[in-house]
Amino acid sequence: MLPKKNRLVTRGDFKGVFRGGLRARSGPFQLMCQKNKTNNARFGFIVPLSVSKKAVRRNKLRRQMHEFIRMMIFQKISGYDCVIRAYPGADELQYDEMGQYIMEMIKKAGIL
RNA sequence: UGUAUAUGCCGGGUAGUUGCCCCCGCUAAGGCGGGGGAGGAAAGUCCGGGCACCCUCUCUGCCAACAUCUACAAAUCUGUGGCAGAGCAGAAGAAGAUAGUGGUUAACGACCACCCCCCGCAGCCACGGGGCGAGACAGUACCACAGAAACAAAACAGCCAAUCAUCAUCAGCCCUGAGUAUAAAGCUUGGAGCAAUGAAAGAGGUAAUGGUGAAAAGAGUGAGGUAAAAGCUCACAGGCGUUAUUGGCAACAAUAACGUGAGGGAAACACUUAUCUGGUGCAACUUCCAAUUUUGUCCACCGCAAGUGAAUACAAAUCGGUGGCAAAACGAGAGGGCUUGAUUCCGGCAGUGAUGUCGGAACUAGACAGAUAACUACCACCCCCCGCCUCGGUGGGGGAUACAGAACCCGGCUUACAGGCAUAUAUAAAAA
RNA sequence: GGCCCUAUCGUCUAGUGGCCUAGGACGCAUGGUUCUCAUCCAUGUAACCGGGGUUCGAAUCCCCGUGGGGCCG
Repeated sequence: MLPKKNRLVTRGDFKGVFRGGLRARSGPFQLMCQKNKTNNARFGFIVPLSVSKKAVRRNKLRRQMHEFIRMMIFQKISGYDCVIRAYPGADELQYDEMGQYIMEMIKKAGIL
């Protein structure tokens, strides 16, 4: 998991990112980004009920996304608020496949 | 030993790397060190309780204003109102719930023990399974189709000639008209009545019989009885009710006596009886407070302007506006509620049991876009394939490891669940 | 977290315990009409969410699940 200061917390934080405009999509994921005024990068993850009806699967997918961001690219990004949303089909992917899709989105968005 | 069912229990382990949440200690801070970190169902939300607030009522205390009475006045008392606290307090209801008995419990529709009924099963032994298991001689409705008829008695078909009414026969009895004959009797013929025989189902009797149907006035068998019949009567067997005795805390069971002849369903009803229930739910409730709104005998500035002044101008009050301050409302966000509790474990005692009680020990998640994880290796267990040998061991490779994630907390119920352990029962094979 | 509602052919729906072997509309299929298509006509197709129970009998009544939908501060 990411430290608490690197997470998006309130409803207002998420609404701000939705209006940010910078978006990219790859496979069953969508990335939305907005610049913030700090040096921190903050991340939020959305796994709607339509991905899986089981709470265990949704929580696991969210944790895996947290883990991938933390391990791979967390140190390289700064000054952005990002939200990653999952769509149906995401719960059937392996950890490596999920990582490839997320990397692709980040390259498309060009925030590295 | 295998398989099946039921019940109870367990629900992978170790190590490494990188991380997350909470608590404690140290530090100026960054951070460092230590400790803890999902379940048997955390799920469904089908029930029950704790706890919190609200409504009503009762009691206690305090408060001030008004009213009334008394009094010179004050105090006190009463009523109304407000605040605080307490309360095994919750009338009523065409509202809701429960329903065999006894017990357990904080409480329950849960649990335990027993009773009764149904099924497995030929069976009121036993065993296993199931049961919303009070009342259908208070009321309102319902019982399709078929059938004579579906619950109230009747109608219909059928049966019956004992009775009444009718018809026929008549060589019996009796009365009588006419004819003939006569002393009378007699003979011939007609009529009414009685009896007998027969016909006929109009009145009447009968409900046992009636291709149906889930169910047919619901008491079976045998005998008597009758015109034909029927619990109409009797014997035996059985049902139901009341009473008594015995056993049991009780439901109830057994026996005896007396009585009795009743269709079904209340998981049909805003039906009855008995008992119980105030409402809402931690998104309860509460504290802080950004922005916003409203208010102000408050402060500052601006506008209008009585007025002042020769004049540029100055200018009180009122009213309007802006800002500040204060108060209230609202509710983005933050804090509390939030984990020591009908708690967990061990042991003793009581009880058939659910459970209770006594003693000792322990502290065991508190998140809030929501921590408890990700990856790797090895081991354990199960399955498959290949190789080796001492034939049940060993080596290698591959696969599988469930259901599922706390959100105020407990007690149940229900549903999901790879694999494993224990016990009981049934069954199959082998051995003795 | 808490509290509610609902489920019938492919779709929208009707359905007082028995006339339900579940009706209607739109679809879909086949045939007819037309030179052809559409329209129209005829015939067919296809459903009571699952499991127990009550009852002689259940889509309907009762219980337990499953799926779908809604509300709150």
